[in-house]
Amino acid sequence: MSRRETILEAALESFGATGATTIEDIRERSGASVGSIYHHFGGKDGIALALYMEILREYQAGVLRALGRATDAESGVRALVRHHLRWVERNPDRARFLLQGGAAREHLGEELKALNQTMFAAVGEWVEGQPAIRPLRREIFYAAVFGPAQELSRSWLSGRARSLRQLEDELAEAAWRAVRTD
Amino acid sequence: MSRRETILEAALESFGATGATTIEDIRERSGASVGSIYHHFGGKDGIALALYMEILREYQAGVLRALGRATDAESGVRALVRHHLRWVERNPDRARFLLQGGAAREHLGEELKALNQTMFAAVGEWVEGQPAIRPLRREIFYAAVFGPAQELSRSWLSGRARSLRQLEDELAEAAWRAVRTD
Amino acid sequence: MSRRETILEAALESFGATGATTIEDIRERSGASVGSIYHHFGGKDGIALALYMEILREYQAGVLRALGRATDAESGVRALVRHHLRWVERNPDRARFLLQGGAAREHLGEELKALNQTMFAAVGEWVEGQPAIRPLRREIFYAAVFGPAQELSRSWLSGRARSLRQLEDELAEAAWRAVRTD
Amino acid sequence: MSRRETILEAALESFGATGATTIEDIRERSGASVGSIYHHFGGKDGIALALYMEILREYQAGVLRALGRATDAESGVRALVRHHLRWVERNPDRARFLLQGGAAREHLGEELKALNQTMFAAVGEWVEGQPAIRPLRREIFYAAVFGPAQELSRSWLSGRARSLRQLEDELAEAAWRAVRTD
DNA sequence: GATGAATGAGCATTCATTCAT
DNA sequence: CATGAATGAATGCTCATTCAT
Repeated sequence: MSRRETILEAALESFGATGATTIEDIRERSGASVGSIYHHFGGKDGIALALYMEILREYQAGVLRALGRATDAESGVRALVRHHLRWVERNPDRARFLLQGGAAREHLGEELKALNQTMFAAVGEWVEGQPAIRPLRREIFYAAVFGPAQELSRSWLSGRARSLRQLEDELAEAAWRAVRTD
Repeated sequence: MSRRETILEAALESFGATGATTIEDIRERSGASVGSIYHHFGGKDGIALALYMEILREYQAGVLRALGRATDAESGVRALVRHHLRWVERNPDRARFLLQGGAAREHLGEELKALNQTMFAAVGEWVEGQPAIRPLRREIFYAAVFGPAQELSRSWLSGRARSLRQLEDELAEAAWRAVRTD
Repeated sequence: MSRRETILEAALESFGATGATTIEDIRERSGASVGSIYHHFGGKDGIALALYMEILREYQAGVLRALGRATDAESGVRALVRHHLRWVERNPDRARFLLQGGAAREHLGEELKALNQTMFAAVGEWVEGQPAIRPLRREIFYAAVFGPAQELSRSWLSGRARSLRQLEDELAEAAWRAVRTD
Repeated sequence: MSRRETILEAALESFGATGATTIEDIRERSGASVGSIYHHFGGKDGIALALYMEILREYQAGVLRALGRATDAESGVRALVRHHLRWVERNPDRARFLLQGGAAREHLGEELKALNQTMFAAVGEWVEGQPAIRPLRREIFYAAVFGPAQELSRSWLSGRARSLRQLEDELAEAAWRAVRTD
């Protein structure tokens, strides 16, 4: 693992542990020197941004993969919900970081915006090719499918919900009903 | 307006402006002295907690009121969604504070927990008295109804969505479909 | 002596000792806390500026006093030179600080500019009332009278010249010859 | 231009721009690598010293040349003043560097001291061979002739004086009067 | 209740310098 | 000779909190 990766890994740990983080903490966890951290990321924001990008990219790749495997509208919608919940359950630290993410979201570089738009557009296009899904504004579809999963994830991440696995089907069912035709 | 209220008002402004806040900033906006702020709230957490409590109480009162006016299941669910969106649109600063709220949520005093449980329970009980709503676990119902509204609110608060008013009915419809009996 | 004055005193010592200075050094010499220093001066630049102002004001007051006591052109010019040299010899630390003063001179506030202009103007007016002094552009007069004293002071401050007292008359004589009417 | 020269050129630019400088800045301006800079100059002080030496040598060569061309005392003194002003006007960056030069002047190596003494001595000897110049201590002569030019240069370099060319004759005249016999 | 000077631990960041390749 | 990743001591500054008046 390169220095760069080691530092990012440590940063994730660190952000996950407290929400806030100090360079000192990242330094200690990564074993790198302060100077090295600055050499690679330019500053604290640089680390957060790099981390945000990396995580988001990986998450979105999963979303698109899930969508790609879908054989029909229903399985697609269910897959989106399921993917979200499973990803959160498997990557609680990454999820926490993404959900807070205020700090980074402000200065999100152009790259980040592009990433978001790409996925938003991809999902939108898929939806519009599905007659079994009611014609809805993109924002509404997005909110109706991801909103519940997001809300539940948040709950789970702060320790207030039972295993997400057990709720997966029921939540996917609700999402599907919200958007299906009829 | 009492000193106490003036300070809370200033704190809300301050939190809304930057996400983070300093006592100094609150002092400047409120016109009170540092000492006075500490006299009334004990510290920074005290301010955040008081603010959180006040806002949450007011928000929840609205939720319960909306539910109380509901004549049937459908109007109730739609009212929950509508109330959420309208409250956010009318109180963007308060909404932002509540949504971030990480800082406060950690140390939420007993009072705060009680407040949350009370509402959660009230909504739960109402739901269970409605045969037109499918039997769902409470978490699922909650996520299915509030999740989409929450997601859309978040989007709107960060400037990425058109007026919430225009989306209200469509979103309420989706929520209702998600939870209604076939 | 107020906190503020104590800090300024320490800052002068500190600047004098090394040319550069750290807040830490000022803190140690003054006995004040970092916070207190920032409370009073806002930052490192604030200290330097305040010090610069205070010293310059005192120096200029001396110049004007010297000019005020002059009975004729020659005694006036000689007094300017003498005052400069004596002030430097009596206040080596202050002189050193003023002569370097690059840091401060950049951001010199309006107050500082005003101070400089006031003195420059006062000297200029005095000169123009003296027929025994050749008509010279203000810059030239200023350079011809203060330049030599300044140069010598610089030399002395870096340890390369004998006592300024011994050179006083000879330098004043040269300045007078440079500007007097034939 | 050799690497060495490229670096020195960049260093001059860099010092001129801010007063302070970082190796990083020099690296960026010169296109050389940090390692290369250290290879050639040993460190930051090494760069400053080399630069100082080079500039001073060139400046002093000009002074001696000016003196060498002088046919009598008056033309010599005037030439010194004129040379100073013209050199400053043609080499503002170099002049600025020399005038601040505090950093370097502290650790000035033996070479540098020798350089200064050589010129000081050369000027001194020339002066003592001129009966048209009053017998003055060397420091006095030096201060009387270079001081005004220096003062004016300083003013001009910080943007407060009109073109030096226009003031040249008047200043040379003053210097000559200050030191001539009678 | 109110005021604001004082405190000091904590933090992000800079920068000269080293050294393995 | 050249490169640039790595180091870590040093520094300016922030900010919650205390407390005498």
